[in-house]
Amino acid sequence: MPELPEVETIKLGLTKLITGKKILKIDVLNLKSFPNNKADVDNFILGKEIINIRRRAKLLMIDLSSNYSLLIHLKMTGQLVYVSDDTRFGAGHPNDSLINDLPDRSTRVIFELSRAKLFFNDQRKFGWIKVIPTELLSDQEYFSKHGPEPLADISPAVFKSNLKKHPRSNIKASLLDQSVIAGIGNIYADESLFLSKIHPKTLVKDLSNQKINSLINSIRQVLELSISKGGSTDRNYVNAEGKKGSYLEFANVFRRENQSCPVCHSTIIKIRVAGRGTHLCPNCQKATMVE
DNA sequence: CACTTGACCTGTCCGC
DNA sequence: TGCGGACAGGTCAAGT
Repeated sequence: MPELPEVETIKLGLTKLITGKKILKIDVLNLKSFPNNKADVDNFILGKEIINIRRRAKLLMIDLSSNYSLLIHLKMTGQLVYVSDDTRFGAGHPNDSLINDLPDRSTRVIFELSRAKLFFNDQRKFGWIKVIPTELLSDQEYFSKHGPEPLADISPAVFKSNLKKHPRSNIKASLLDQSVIAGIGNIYADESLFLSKIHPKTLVKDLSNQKINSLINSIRQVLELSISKGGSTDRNYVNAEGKKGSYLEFANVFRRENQSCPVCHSTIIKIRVAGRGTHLCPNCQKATMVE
């Protein structure tokens, strides 16, 4: 599930909610979700203060006062939901919601903070939380295989040269390749390609410089809009307060097969590209590019 | 080598 | 209603 805008939204929420708090206790309900040894947890996590929360690509980092960090990947269905003792309501309360029902059957790890809990929920169990020394989580170390951040100033030149390393790959697969550009997943790949009028199966070598420049702008536009809407909720995603994101109301093609294209009113189709469900307007995004 | 497919899991939806 | 199969936002290893 979570792509860059969703992870960024969670980061912003957690920063506000848990910075300065101490981790008092950890309940691991599914070992695969928290594959760490007891000594590391006892020595570097328990009793330590949360001093900073960061995001790189789709990964989240919670830095602690011990100079260790929790590195988190939410994969498809991961959630990090904060519930303060003060925000729980009685059954039937008008603000009664998801947060009242936690833990539930998808809860994998529970972090106990002072007067609050942080729930790591993950229906499909693909996600994980690892204990890592903070100094290893620099771009040089841990993220050497990741491409540039789309919203950082340096991205266009690096993005272009990374793209050209896989000239015979189709552009959709390249956008999903985290070593080319970081943080894009299926939703934002489809939406960016639509805005730039590029067919997802177009080979990278067949893209003009002009199209690549346009694509960079589209990626930024789409990601910024989504962050401003709190991300996309297709099924599972919620932010740190258990609330859904509304970006999909503004999406042009994603999950809109059989609806009409907002630009030309042709019928939007869904095909399979790079093994993934892919949405496009067959009229705006021609299979054969004519520059 | 470069690129594509299957596996990891659970849940839901659709067609018979 | 029941049941099998396809599919779901990510990422690797294995396969072609």
